Amino acid sequence: MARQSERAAATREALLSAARDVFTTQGFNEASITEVVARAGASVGSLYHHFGGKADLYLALFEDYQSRQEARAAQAVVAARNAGGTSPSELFIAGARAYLEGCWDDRALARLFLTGGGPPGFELVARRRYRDWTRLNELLLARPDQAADEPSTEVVVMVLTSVVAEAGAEVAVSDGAERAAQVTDEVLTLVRRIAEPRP
Amino acid sequence: MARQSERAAATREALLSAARDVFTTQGFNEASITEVVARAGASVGSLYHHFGGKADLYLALFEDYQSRQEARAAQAVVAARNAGGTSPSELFIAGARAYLEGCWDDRALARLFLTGGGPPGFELVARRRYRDWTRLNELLLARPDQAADEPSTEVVVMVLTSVVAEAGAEVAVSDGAERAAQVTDEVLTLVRRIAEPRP
DNA sequence: GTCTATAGTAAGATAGAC
DNA sequence: GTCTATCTTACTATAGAC
Repeated sequence: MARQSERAAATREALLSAARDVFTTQGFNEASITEVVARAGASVGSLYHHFGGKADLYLALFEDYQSRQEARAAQAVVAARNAGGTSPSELFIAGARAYLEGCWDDRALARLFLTGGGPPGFELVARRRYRDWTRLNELLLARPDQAADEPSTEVVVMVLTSVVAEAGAEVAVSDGAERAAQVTDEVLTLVRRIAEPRP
Repeated sequence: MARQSERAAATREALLSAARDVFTTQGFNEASITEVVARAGASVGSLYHHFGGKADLYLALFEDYQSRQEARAAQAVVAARNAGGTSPSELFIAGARAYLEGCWDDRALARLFLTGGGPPGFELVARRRYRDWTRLNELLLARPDQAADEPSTEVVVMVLTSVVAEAGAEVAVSDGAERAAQVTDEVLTLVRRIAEPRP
């Protein structure tokens, strides 16, 4: 029985991997499941057995990518804290750096999802994730001692989150690792400037 | 003959207007041209006569929106200059404010285009526009007297452009005009903080 | 320029054998 | 679990009358 489930897992993986290739090169709408199963060396029936269909296959890819990024970032924040990091902006930047490195490593998928154009309803899913992320950042960056003439924490967090998100998009389309690293470093410098109120 | 071309222009307008409604509520892929012509009180034949087809209709909408936004922003920059504005960041912010106000006024279309998912190849068109905009901002914000430890102008401009773009998306989904104005004001405060190097 | 009717096509999904 | 063959549907795009 282990044989059978091994085989099934292999098919599943092959389908996911093929889907990654096809979706990232063609985009969701232009891709066809026929091409996916061809590249996976599998069949339409298999695809519908393992995933519900084209849209669910795409979502599975998205979930994988998201958990990878979340894990990376969370781990980096914990590491920074253990290393003695205390200031909110410091921890935020550690997480952001991990995220941006993830964008580079996973650039094909990052480009796919950051580019827009998934199945109907995907926009909502992505939006929800983005909201969660922003909320998390709000907790991380909470500033009780806020001056009256400063912009609201809410908007600061919104801007910071979007800067990092956009930087991720830029990193994901970079020509090479050096350029990606440069963008990462400089963006994080600006992030610090935004996050830390002027003295 | 004026009669005929008037009538034709009216059809064209009706089609564009209907397309705006349908595309903004359903998205490009989900929308069907049948619904567009129905709402326009026109026919498929007419649509194909005036525009090449579904994709070109969408592009026409995009071009309209873009020129409106460009005109607004350019005009605001000129006005600021005439009013005695000199510093680059000041001019940039004037343009950005006009852009953000445009995002609110035209929020349905703004949402459509900022959300992603047009016809095949649209991504490239949008990307090109975005690049042009970034270049324009580079000219506007050129800083010859740049300190060595500052982030490169290129990345500063990239971040500023993306912050304004993202703010546009946020404004376009705002609940009301007050919220939109709040986001605009606070984002521009942060933009100033990013654009003006620390003393 | 505008319309109706129709063609063409592509693709996602299902049924049922193995 | 995996496969092949088929179905069905929905839509864009065209042809040709008015």
